[in-house]
Amino acid sequence: MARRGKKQKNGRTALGKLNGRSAEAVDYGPLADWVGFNLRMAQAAAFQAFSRLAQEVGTRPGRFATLMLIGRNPGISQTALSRANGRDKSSLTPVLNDLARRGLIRRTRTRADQRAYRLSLTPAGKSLLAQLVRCARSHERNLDRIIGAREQKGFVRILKRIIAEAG
Amino acid sequence: MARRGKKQKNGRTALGKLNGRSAEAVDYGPLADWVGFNLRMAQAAAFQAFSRLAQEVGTRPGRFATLMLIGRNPGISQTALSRANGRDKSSLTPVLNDLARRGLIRRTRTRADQRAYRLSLTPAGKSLLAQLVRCARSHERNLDRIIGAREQKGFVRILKRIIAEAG
DNA sequence: AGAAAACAGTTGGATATAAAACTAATCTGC
DNA sequence: GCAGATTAGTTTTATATCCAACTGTTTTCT
Repeated sequence: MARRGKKQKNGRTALGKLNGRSAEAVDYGPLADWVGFNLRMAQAAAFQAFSRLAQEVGTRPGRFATLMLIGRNPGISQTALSRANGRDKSSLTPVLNDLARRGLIRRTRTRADQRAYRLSLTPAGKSLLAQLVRCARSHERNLDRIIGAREQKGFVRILKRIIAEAG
Repeated sequence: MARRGKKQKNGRTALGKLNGRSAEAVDYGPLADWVGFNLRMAQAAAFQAFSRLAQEVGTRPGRFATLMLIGRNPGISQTALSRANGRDKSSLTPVLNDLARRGLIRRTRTRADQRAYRLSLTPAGKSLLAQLVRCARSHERNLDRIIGAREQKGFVRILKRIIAEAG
């Protein structure tokens, strides 16, 4: 996951050369300090770390959020779920098909609105969610350790501001 | 981008009900304060914001980092580039094919190592990169405004710790 | 030198995602 | 009450991404 040497003033790493460079001697230029790039890299790193933990249970971070949101909001519609999850509703169709096929969620039609599904977890889904919550707690402990208890709160607060204002 | 009401102690939003919920009244449960989830949502929000800016120029955030890294490190190999960019080398093949087809990068073979390409920007690539840097600067100014000048440095420092330690 | 290991890049199979076009149901305004 | 707009979900098309398997090249070890 792209570790780098200490950056110097101009963004060139200590060992950077024009060629014959090794993997550890890449010049990131202005990327080195840009929020967007570091956000992307950090998200990918955290995602991978969680994937490792969750793969014993057999799921990925995206699925986890989906299950959690359904579990917390039984009867939620696919569209509301997609908004809460920050992704397009069309992305959800195959995911929910798969979760339903595996017996983890239920999709019931309402007489009130014949268009919408009401989503809920089956007992199997609840049990998988519980396992994933345990994984996620361990993952969070690890992230909290990296961030540092003192800075953790402020860090999350900034993330939330970005979520609210950048979208 | 999934705005939410103020969360209460248990993670339930002020308006959350068992059904008839609106899009704005979703219970995020423990997700609400987990770093991983907020990191993913914030990254998606920043990504979308940059996409909007960059689409006039006709590129996406991933392409931008690729061009920047090639521009800063002429002669870099695909594998080194993929590591610097935090992606698998196989993801790069179609991207570089496309960039080459569009005349933005050059791939030259070396006699020293017949396996590796040496990547570099064409003049057109340099010019596109310059335009993208202008977009990115404006995007960064916006993010810095959201984060707040006082907290910006610490925020990026934490992201870098996550990149280094969570992968 | 020769065999085995490591490496650069590509390919193929899988998942995740978005955007736009589409179908069917519901709501709105008159 | 009906025409037009809106909404819920799916389908289609296009990217981006990973991983594992593969091809050809280079390096390493003996």
